[in-house]
Amino acid sequence: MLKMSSLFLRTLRDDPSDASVASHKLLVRAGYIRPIAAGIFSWLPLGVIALRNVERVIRDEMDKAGFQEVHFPALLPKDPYERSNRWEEYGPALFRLQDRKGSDYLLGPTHEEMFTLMVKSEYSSYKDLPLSIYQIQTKYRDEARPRSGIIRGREFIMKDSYSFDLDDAGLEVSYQKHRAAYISTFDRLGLKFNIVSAVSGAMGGSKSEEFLAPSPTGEDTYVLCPKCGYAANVEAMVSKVGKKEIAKAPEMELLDTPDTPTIESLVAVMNQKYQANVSASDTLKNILLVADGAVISILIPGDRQVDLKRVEANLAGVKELRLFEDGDFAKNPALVKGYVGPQDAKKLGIKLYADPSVVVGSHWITGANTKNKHMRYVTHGRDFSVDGFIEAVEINQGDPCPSCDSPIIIDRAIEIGHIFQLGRKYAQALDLTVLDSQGKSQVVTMGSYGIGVTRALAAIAEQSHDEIGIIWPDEIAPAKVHIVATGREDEPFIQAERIGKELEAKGISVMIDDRREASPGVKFKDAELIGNPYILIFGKSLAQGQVEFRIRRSGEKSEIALGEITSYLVKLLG
RNA sequence: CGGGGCGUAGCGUAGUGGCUAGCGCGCCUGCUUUGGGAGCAGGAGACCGUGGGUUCGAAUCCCUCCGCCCCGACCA
Repeated sequence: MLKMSSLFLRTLRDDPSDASVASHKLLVRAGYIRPIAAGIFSWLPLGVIALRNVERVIRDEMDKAGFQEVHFPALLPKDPYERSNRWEEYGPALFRLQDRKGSDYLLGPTHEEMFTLMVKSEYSSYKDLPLSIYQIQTKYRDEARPRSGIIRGREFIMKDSYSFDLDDAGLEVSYQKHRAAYISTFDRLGLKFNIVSAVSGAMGGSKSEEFLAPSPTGEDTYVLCPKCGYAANVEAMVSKVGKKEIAKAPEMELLDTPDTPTIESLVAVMNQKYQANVSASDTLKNILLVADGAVISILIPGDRQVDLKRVEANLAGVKELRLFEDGDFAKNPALVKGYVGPQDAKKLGIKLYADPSVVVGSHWITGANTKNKHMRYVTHGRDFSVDGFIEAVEINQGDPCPSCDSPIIIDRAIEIGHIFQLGRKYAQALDLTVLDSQGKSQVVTMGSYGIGVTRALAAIAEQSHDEIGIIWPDEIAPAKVHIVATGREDEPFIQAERIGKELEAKGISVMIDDRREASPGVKFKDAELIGNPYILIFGKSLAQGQVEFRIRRSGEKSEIALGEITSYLVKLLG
């Protein structure tokens, strides 16, 4: 029983000045965590209890799924990361250090290498597979910008699992098992979430999905189709490539369009000077980029914005991507800023990509590659052709769903889990092979599955709080029942403690506010701030043998006879 | 790493060149109070982020560094 008279806890009346998101403010105010440095926190008793509760739920579901827990050090030697090339690849986000002999070490940002090596050293037969193992471990990443309290820290706790299979079919099975385990885990954690397609990214591998907890403070943007259920991270959303008949468009026509370097000014001149009755969506934007030193042009409709994150995510193999700058125009005099068009791209040796909305057969008003000139009826497939389609436009609310064409919605979310089919990258790099039934050596295929443990705790607080405090789900709360004893008499305190003991004997965790000196108001405020789901108040009505029962989430209040409390709660919470 | 903001007691803050750095919360002592962050009285607690400079005089003005927060870039 947690007794507030002696609990190592001090709640704060004011929000900490350096916190801006709800979970950060409330976890600090309610005495769960304290800041130590940017993205680094200490955990007070209440925080430790809540965190252990999250871990308990995760462990429980992992074990139920047949995955086995292992544990690695956070302090790791350089060698395995050198072999996978990540000592270099991970860049400045890796915490590196040296021991007294000058040997290089790192604080693990993630443990693919270690898991791979562990399996390699124990197993060598296909008969040992499939295998899924996991750990709950502190990770270290020197984030360029830690933010939002515990949501993006430089030290954080992660549950990471890895699956090992002989072939792709096996990997798919392991992947689905993890997917199912994650669904039940997040359900128990009381989180609302969507499973969305994600970009596999630099990790390679084919299939990847993210578990996103919708929240305005989230860093991820995703699209959701309310009609068919399609869901994807915006970076991973793939729109349809349409096709039109190359039909009525007249031959290209050169137009004199003085002083029209922007879409807006172009549309105005077209409508005034040429009575064209066009809008921005009839014009074509040519986004010039430098990809690893080469000039590329990306075509999008004039009424849309480019989303460089999506472009980058979809340009395979490009390491460095940046926008064209004035210096680049100076070096490429054939490209006239504000008057670029795709029809001369071949001649200029520029790679051309189009957003799928620039369909083959469509015609456009676009630059004539001459200052103060534009062209119209420039037709895709006739007057220019592209080297490929690439997702480039910024996705807007109401855009058509790639699978059913109804309007999509856009939302923000916190990434609480990520599952993906890694494939053979690490197994190859670290030579993890097993003998198959023919006695032939086979490279093992792997899956990788992560849950941000500390982040999940923050996401719960983000999704489940009100103006006065946190509202924990039953399994995560420091205690299920928060007992408040009030008044100057001894009786409420005696009865409160007696009932507390009874509840604990029935397996219901209890926190009791047995502070004699604190006023009732303070106790109520603290109870609401701390956020245990059920509150019992021993006070005024005790003279009539009644105790007040409150549900934190709904605010519902009722009176229960002293003698019936325990059985009532056992029934409610059992 | 680019842009912006901020560092004054455990927390929240006032103080923009001039007396002993002020207030609220919290903390300690005493009395009163106990169903919505109680009242009165007394008290402890601050190298005003750091180092330098300007000045008769600096929390206040200038420079350096450090730290924290926000936006962006980045983020297996």
